[in-house]
Amino acid sequence: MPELPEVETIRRALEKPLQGGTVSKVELTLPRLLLDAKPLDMARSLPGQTVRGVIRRGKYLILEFDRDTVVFHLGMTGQLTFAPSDAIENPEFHRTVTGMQKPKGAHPVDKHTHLVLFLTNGGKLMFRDPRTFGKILFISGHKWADHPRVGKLGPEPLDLRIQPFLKEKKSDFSSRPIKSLLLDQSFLAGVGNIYADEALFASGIHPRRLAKTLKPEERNRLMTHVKSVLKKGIKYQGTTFSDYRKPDGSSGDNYERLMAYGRGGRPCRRCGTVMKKTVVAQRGTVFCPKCQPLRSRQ
DNA sequence: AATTCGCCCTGTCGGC
DNA sequence: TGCCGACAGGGCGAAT
Repeated sequence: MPELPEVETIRRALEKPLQGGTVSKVELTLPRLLLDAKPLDMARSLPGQTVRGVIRRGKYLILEFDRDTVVFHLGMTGQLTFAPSDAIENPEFHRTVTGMQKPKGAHPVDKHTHLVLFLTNGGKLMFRDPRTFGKILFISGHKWADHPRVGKLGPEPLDLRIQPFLKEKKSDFSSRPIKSLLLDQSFLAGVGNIYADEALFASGIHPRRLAKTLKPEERNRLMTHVKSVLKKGIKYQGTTFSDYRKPDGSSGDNYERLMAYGRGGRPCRRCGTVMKKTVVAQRGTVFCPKCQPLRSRQ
């Protein structure tokens, strides 16, 4: 699922092709994905407006136009792809699997393609989402930070100064499992199921540990590793195991580098113990019972 | 007030 | 081979 590293990878890839591009036409074929605006408002307002900023906040991708803003949340299976004007349609575009080469051409507009922004230079930005958990916000003006969905997000993990953060959020370390806290977007913006498991593994902390029982040193270690696993995800351009794609259709390279997520039943890459899969906070959760004991050993 | 649960949705996979 | 249930899960609103 697209988390901070995936959305940041998409943002970086879209910045060059979209910046300065002007919308000529809007096609929204699944209107229920659009929140807080009428499809006609967006379709009428956007044409003629030029992209002025491509921004990420948590898992949200934000396009600032001259007068309005379009915000995407990719949900579980959302894809944002860009087809330049000279792209030739490739029917195999979506059949690529992890590890395969970048698909050539552009993806066809299929039944899962819900929004196409046509640009005057012939380029196309397409939003595709098989499971339709994604969301599109159309906001008049640039005050997207005030939107209720964006406004309640916690801080950006990569901008964090950890000590002040831990002091400010001390009361958030309550009786809930630490994994549940990491997934809470109002605590910290952008961590999802993959990187929560990765950060907990890197920290040697059991996902079911109650947040308030973490010692100061463990809290510090965990936040440090949250940042490092996110940076690693960005470095390798995101984790593809099913739907996530970069805007050119190619896969991210981080999946094979994961230490925990997707490794249930397989040997721990650190100690060889069989990794356990369980459910925490209603999410599939993988951890190493030896490297991440529920109670400290001494 | 804090926390958990149920729901939305559809492609894929394992079992029979 | 084909059918079917289970599963994947982000985030919101309802229930506890």
